[in-house]
Amino acid sequence: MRYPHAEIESKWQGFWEEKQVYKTDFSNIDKKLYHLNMFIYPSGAKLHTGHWYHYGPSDSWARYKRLRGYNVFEPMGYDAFGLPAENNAIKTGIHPLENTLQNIKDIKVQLKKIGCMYDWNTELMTCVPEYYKWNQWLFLQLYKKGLAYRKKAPVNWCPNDQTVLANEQVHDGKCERCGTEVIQKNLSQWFFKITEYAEELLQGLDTINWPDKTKLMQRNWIGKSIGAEVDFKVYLPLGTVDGFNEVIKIFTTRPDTLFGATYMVLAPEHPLVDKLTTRELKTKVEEYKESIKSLTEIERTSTVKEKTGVFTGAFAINPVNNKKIPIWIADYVLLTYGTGAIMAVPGQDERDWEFAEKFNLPIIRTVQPPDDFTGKAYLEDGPAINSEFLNGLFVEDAKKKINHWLEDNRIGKATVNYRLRDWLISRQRYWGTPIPIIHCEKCGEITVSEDELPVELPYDVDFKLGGESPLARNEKFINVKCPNCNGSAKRDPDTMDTFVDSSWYYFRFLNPKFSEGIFDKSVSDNWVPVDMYVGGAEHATMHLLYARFIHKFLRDLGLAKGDEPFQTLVHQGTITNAGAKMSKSKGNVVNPDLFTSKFGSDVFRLYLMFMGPYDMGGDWSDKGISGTDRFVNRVYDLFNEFKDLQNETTVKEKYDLNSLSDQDKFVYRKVNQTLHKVGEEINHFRFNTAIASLMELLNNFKDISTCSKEIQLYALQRLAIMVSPLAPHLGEECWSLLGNSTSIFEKPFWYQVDESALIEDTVSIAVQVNGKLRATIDAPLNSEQEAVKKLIFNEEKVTRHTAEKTIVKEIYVKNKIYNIVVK
RNA sequence: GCCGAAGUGGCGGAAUUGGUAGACGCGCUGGACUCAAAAUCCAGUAUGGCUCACCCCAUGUGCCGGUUCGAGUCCGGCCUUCGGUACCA
Repeated sequence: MRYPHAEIESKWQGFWEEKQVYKTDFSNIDKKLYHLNMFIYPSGAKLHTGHWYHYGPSDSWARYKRLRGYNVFEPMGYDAFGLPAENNAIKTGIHPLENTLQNIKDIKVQLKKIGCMYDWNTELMTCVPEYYKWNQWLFLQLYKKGLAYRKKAPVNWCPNDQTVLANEQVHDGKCERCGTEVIQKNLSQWFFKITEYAEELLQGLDTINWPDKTKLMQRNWIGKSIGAEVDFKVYLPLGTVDGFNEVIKIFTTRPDTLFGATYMVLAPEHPLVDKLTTRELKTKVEEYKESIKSLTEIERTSTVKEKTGVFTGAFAINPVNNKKIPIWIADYVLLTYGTGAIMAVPGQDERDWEFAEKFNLPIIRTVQPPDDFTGKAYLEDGPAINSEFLNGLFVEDAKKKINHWLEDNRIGKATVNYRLRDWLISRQRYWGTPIPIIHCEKCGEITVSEDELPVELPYDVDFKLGGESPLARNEKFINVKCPNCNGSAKRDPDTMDTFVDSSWYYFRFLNPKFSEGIFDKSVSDNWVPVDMYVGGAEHATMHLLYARFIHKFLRDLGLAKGDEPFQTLVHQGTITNAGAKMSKSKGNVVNPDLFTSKFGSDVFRLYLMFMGPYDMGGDWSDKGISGTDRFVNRVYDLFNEFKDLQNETTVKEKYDLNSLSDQDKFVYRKVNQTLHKVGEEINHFRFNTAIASLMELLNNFKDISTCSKEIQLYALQRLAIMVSPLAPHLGEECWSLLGNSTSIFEKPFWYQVDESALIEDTVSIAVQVNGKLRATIDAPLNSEQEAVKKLIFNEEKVTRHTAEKTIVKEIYVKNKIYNIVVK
């Protein structure tokens, strides 16, 4: 009989919903397990195969944990603000709110079809005032602590989206979302001071169970480097105006090479450049700065590009030897890193060497390279040379000594620098959380008071592109009385990056209707951190870093207990189609409905899991789905064959192997071996091998009709339970076919493995001659070498290769291998 | 360039601490059932050689070399693909 998937799925989904099987009891915290999936962005493209691949297997893991006695909380919600809804509005005229709500409605229907254990009582969306009010509250807390601030900064501007993009959102100089070439623009922007937590964000990585790859990416992103800051005085020729006492501060990781600094380089945008440049070179410098401006960030920072730069005419004094060194500007020095100025030490830096060679600047080695060294700049360790009081010291010691010297002479100090930059949260867009700030000409920046929150996003706006942002153009919204002086003032026209929404949503899930605070601390104290977090690796340096930062901030406010939000992290792999990531714009989205309508949800879920390792993903192909379809049908047929078996016989928890017939023993062993294996595999997200071992077990049930009824029942009960996390509807149906009136997930349990049944009586031992397999023999378990030896030298296959040769050595590994070495 | 991951049959992929390479599935071939087809079931399926009949022999986990009784697994040197990053001083 064909497995009637549509009927069975709606039956069990209806049952789970009606009985509220997946409603979480938050008061039961003994074996609490917060299982979170990155929530979904409700786009018009609806659910595609990639979403299924993320949510289906992840739910199977959670179901397994539930069967093992955990009180699992698995929520789902919508990351509902963001650019695409607004872009869609610009294109179609449909309001982002209407559009988003409709998408959510559609997506929810699709989500339910997967058959996950989502607790729909805690569903949330970020685009409603009840949620985004707390973004604003969070903003105010950050503001109070000086961790939210505004500054003018060159930002990435997408001319198409008319919005600012974070560095992380620019790929290959193009807008991550629409692919338009990004240009630079100077705007007043809001930032969150994530850099304040740089060190802790780095240290905390050692305490969490995340993929090494992801931790490494965060480490690199934070980019800690230890070095020193050194002040270089600007050289004042005779006759220069007195009072010009500028100092150029540089950052270096190699203070030990200070004696080799033969010139300086400032970033072209460095504020001192205009002051320093001599009259004769003004035009040249201006020309250079202009030429840089037209370059995109990518062209400018390309490593293959030849070095460019110009001399400013000014000189600085190297503080260690009072030598006069020229000051240049060059685009390979970035204003945004360190101090925007470097001392150039061509002897020990490849970039400086290249630059020095091109512009004929002097090169002094300050570390002695080995005799056979043939390269240019020498970056390795060695004794210092040409460095007076540092001479002879190796790099580490030289660094220590020069740092002391710098501090003693008040010229500089040891310091630590991070690559991490502050989090730019402003978006000149409509569809997001309004920033709760009022700008008054008299009083300046005024915060909206907490009891005035939320600052509601107005519905009626002109969200057409161009010029000012939609909120800035909305008179009703933007014009407001100053809370301080009651004069006319304006609201901040920006909205927040949606990563703000997702930086704390896991707290909110625990009680999304809570109105007395950002979240219900009485629940979150027991349920945060998230025990298992599953989501895409593309968030490694954005969402996952921001969320850690905000968690630490909330902890400092006394709202969270631990230091980290996500204890264990797993990335599902990416499913590509024809080698490319699935996206609506590429038109290569695979619609799961095609398969679920034909095969059913469980078959599709099984197939996605069976394709390969979960964290690897892979290129989509529907070849092979018939394999899991056959499996499901065979299982279903088997249970129909033994329908109501529970009414015919009773079964024990455990059987003595010696009391069983050969066939019973065989099945009993295979069942227990599989039970052991399947649990282990699911626990480690290895669904493909879990399913393979279930298929193997099913193959071993070929002659199950010759088993005793007891063992038949023993086997089928366990099969139903093992199937249920992976194919939940099928599992429930099989369980009920046996004659059960309860649901597996309503009264979850897992069978104990009979350890004594894991071991076989006989083992097959590989016999090798000189490492080559010549025969395999069966021997009783744990046979001694002498006994095995007798067996193998009776084998013609073996003696053929040992005859007329000298046996040099024999190696026996119990139950595994017998290797004879001959000459 | 740097950092990271991965290269195994026609295909997706298995393989504890080094110990029988190719589990499981797809596909394919042959057979059973059928008037026929689909579905299902049974058997076979790494490559080459021998009379593929049965044994058997040789080769084989990206390439070259090494360690070892024994290497997909460990070591050294490459090649290719995919991710991350882009002069970070």
